[in-house]
Amino acid sequence: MPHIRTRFAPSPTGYLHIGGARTALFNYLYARHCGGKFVLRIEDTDRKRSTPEAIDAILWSMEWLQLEWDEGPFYQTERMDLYRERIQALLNAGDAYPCVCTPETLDAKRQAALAEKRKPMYDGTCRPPERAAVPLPEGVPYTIRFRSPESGATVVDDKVKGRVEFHNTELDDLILARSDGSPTYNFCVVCDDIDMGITHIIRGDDHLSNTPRQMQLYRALGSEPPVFAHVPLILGEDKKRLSKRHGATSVTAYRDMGYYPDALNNYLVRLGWSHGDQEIFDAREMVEKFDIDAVGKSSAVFNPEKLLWLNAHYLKERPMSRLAEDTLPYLAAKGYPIPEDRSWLEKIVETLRERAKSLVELVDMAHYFLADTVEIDEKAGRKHLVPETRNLLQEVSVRLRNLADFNEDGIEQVFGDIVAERDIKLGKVAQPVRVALTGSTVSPGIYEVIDVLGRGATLARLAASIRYIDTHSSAAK
RNA sequence: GGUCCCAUCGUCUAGCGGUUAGGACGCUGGCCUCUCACGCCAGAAACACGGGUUCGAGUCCCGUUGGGAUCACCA
Repeated sequence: MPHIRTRFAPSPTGYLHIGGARTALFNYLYARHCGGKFVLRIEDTDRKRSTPEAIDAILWSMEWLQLEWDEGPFYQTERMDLYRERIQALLNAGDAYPCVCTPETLDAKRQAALAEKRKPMYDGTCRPPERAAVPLPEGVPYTIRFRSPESGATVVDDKVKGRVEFHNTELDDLILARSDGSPTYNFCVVCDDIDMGITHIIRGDDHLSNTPRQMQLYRALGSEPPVFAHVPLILGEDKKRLSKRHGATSVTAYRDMGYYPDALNNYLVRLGWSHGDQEIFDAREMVEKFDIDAVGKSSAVFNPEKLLWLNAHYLKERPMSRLAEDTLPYLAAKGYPIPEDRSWLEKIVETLRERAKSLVELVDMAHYFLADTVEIDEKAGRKHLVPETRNLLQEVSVRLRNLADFNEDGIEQVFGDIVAERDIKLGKVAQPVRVALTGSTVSPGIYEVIDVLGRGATLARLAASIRYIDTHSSAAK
């Protein structure tokens, strides 16, 4: 295949959302898979809605997802000369003409059509009878319209949808340039895609209906249309197009919630695309195996739970030292001091990684390691920190104080001895200790917890739990 | 409403005329076990409906129904 070129062309009117990210991913993967180029273009012709913040967010998100572009970012606002030149060419050839209809009359006609249940279309008031250049009006505002074929059909040979035929009578003369002279989206895209040599356009299928017009534009501009691949949209749980009201949809939100870019990419690539029964794809495998042929035709519902599962998977796969480092920003976000002893952090993280599905969850679970004191969960305290366990906690405390080798093996020995001597189940002693040390009935293995906490903190908390028993039992009387 | 697209477990999907319709998430049960989680094992769960074509349709065709997209001087 000769020099494949794909592109991602977001409009910076908001953050990069899940759907956009998948489109970008598909374009990126396809380019890489084919050994082609991936270009990034910012479609900012709508100056009113485009913001620098949105541009930053999009670029940041692309980088975070490691969707490296080879060329760009190009900005349409910097390419006005190109559009002007092309419009002039179309005007000269008679493929475009000025239209002096006002927005008001157009709107009135549209309303009337809708009221009569007719399809609202431009009625061709200003369209010249012949395909020939006409003089531009003076003294009145005008738009430039494309003179589209009035008969026949335009067929899109789509790589995912197959052959889709549109009757040209369904297509009216679209506006190429607004009355202020600025070019419109459908026109800019085509100019840019021609100019940038884009060979494959992979985008959401909400653009499918734009495609025949764009193809006509290609031809009027003297170019052959590229290959189109319209991928189905991602839907929310209510089967409606995914949007903000479905909850977290921006890439940055997932970063904030402690997700890995690998997990998000993996989830997204499997939405609408598959490779047999395979679920897990690392970055290299995605590039190797991705192909448009295997992209499905039907839309997919976004399922946060599967994404979470995938994230847990990547969390577990992560090398320990990297994982510990990954938690740093989340620790900071929660206001925890960054532990100076990195190996201690690693020990904490190691006990929690199997239990957490996201970095945020992991950091939350680490609270009893990171805070100076624990808060005893009321229900847990009532059940396990009672006079009957006071003696047991005391015993554990004494033995841990005297333990020569304070490590997991030694700690296990202590518990083993107590259990054997008293002939009780391990749970009888482990649970009260767990509540004393973590404030909760749920935690990693008790030996690990003690080991990570260290002798000092363990003894302090055990002592505190005994005071807790004393105050609570006397208060109960 | 017009045009276009789509249709396998709740969800993501495999299937490309002959399968006990497979996998994954989630769910349920069990095992493991100091709690939780991980892990392991097991289970419930789908071809939207109706016509054709064919010896034989989840697979091909048509219709119905349902869902979605789109109809701007937005992108």
